[in-house]
Amino acid sequence: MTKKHSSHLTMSDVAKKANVSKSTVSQYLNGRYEFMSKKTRDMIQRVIEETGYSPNVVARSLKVKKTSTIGVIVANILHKFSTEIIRAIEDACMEADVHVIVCNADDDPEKERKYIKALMAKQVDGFIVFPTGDNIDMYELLEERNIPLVFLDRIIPDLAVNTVLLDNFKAVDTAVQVFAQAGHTRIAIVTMPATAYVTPRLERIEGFRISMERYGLEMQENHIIDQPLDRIQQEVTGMMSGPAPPTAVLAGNDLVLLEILNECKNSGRHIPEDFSLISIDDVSYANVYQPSLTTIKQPSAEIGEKGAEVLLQKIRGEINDQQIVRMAPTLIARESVKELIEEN
Amino acid sequence: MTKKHSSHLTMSDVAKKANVSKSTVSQYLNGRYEFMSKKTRDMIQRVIEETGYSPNVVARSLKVKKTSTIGVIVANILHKFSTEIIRAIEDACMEADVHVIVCNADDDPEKERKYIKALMAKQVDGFIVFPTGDNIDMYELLEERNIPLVFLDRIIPDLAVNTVLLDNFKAVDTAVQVFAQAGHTRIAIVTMPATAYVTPRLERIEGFRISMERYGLEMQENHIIDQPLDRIQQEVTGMMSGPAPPTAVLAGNDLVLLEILNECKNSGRHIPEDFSLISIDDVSYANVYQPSLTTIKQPSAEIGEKGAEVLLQKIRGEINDQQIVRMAPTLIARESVKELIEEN
DNA sequence: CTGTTAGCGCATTCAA
DNA sequence: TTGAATGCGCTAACAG
Repeated sequence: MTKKHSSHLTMSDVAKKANVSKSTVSQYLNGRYEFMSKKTRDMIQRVIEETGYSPNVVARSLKVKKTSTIGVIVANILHKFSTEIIRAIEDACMEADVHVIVCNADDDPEKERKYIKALMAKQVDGFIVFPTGDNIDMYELLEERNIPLVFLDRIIPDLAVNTVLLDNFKAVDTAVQVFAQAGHTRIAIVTMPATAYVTPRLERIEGFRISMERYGLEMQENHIIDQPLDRIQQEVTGMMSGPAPPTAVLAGNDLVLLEILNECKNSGRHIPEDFSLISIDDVSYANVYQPSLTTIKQPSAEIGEKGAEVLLQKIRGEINDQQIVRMAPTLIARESVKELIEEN
Repeated sequence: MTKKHSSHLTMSDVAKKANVSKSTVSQYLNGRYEFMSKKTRDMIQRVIEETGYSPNVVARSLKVKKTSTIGVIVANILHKFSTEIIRAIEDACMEADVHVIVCNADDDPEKERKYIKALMAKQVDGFIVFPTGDNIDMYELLEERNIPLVFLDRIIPDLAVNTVLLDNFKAVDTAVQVFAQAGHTRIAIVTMPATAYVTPRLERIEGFRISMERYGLEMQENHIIDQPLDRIQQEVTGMMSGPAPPTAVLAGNDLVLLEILNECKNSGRHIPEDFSLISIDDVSYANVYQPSLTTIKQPSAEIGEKGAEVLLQKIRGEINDQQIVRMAPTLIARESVKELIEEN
């Protein structure tokens, strides 16, 4: 009757049981043992162990104005890229004893907006977001209120926000180089629509132009396909049956890759006999596919880790810059690129 | 100079600006307009809009003893199964305006334990966990403190906790039935080690025995492989080169499937000529693989949705049972199962 | 219809 | 070395 329900155990209860005052318990909890007798210290510890007391983080947060929680808003949680990054963020944050609230914007600016608002109300200490780009005012609001913010994967122009992303130029360049060295001259790139703010698509296409020129290859405009997923198969079919079709194709991401492979299956095309293929994103089945697929692996874990690191530093007030960090990809050479016999 | 920094805007500030008292603003925010003049109501609304005020959820949580946040602890966030479930949980929770903190236990009981403690301190309203099984005391503690808890994917025996998982028996039975109807009699199953608490593996093997008997097929003990991932390839090779090798193989999950496909590639075996194959888990490349792969798709989204629904109901005190819900899988028939010519 | 009051559980001066 | 007092921002009676 006298014993409170254990879930409502509070600091006062512990203090009472240990015959000390609340503040002493508080000091104990925060490791300020300096001015505390060994005796009271042990006493408090014993009571805490016996009761299984643990301090109420909500109350603490209210007091110290810090929740030790960050919000992560991913564009689409179903992408392996996202989950790998989330995992890395989690790991980094666990080290720092901060929690992560993951929100899935589902590529929907409205959802993103809603989540940013909700997380602000929840007083998160900072944000990591894969920005849709359609909520500039929200991003600005965060900056204005001095809430630390880091963007991942996408750059929002004209906004001075720390950003970590793949070095898309390098990724494309690596692929083009591999193709060029294997003797290919007619190279195509297939991506999803390069709409504003979707940096990876934008940069991969831009990088493609640059790299083609660098390796002295002539680019054909119709060898750049940027279409919605459900149109990619027919576009590829069209390109392949046109004049001077490409002998090498660069798939812009894992989803595009799947469409290309589907097209092959449906049209009876074979890799690498009919065309060589490299994909950005190292898919799980890259090894077992026949032929195994040469890929450009994104450093997802590193991107997540770096992003978390930058955010945590900003939260601690250790940095104050607005760098854009580009992480290098890795080429995983397998069997989907064929050496072309020189025709001279 | 008189204007406070916007991020510190509080209810009192709003009240002051609107010439009303705090409690009136509070009422407004909680939608209790009944006893409020249209005038004050409009006034408050205007001030809120102008200032961009949003209430501090932390303070509110402290007061109402409810955080509108649940904790989700997944065994391993890298599994597609997990991310699909997380996404479904998210969606369901967003509807109910509750937030989700996702933690990745990484199949490590220690991490699981740490997360449960941390989330309890954070006063989450409930838990959804893919239990490792090694923290029974923690699960019991949650029950004891009346913190709503739902298990996903794995059953912890002797613990009366609501659980939602795949109907593993049905999944296996579907596969065996397909094989049997195609004329196969020598069928094998390959899974990861069936250690305690890992319900899917346990039930899939048990179900395999049951189904084989149901379809009048004789089971060979050496046609059950339950080994760590890195041993699966050699075990399969061994089984296939032994006497009376299976003509059909059931892969216990996506990871096992990858190992089996790798084995095929390395040993030059072909599907479905050398053996037929069905996998539990519908992988992204099922269609593009040659031949396309027949799979048993887990209802991940439904499992997540149902789990969230049950938890939210428990939180609201609407239910008080301890059901185990098994969700039915779906057969996706493709080309990796070969009809065997009758040999009579 | 609106304002006053009294905490929620904790951290933090400031005295003792 | 410890304790009493104060307030974080909000809700919820209860008065008015």
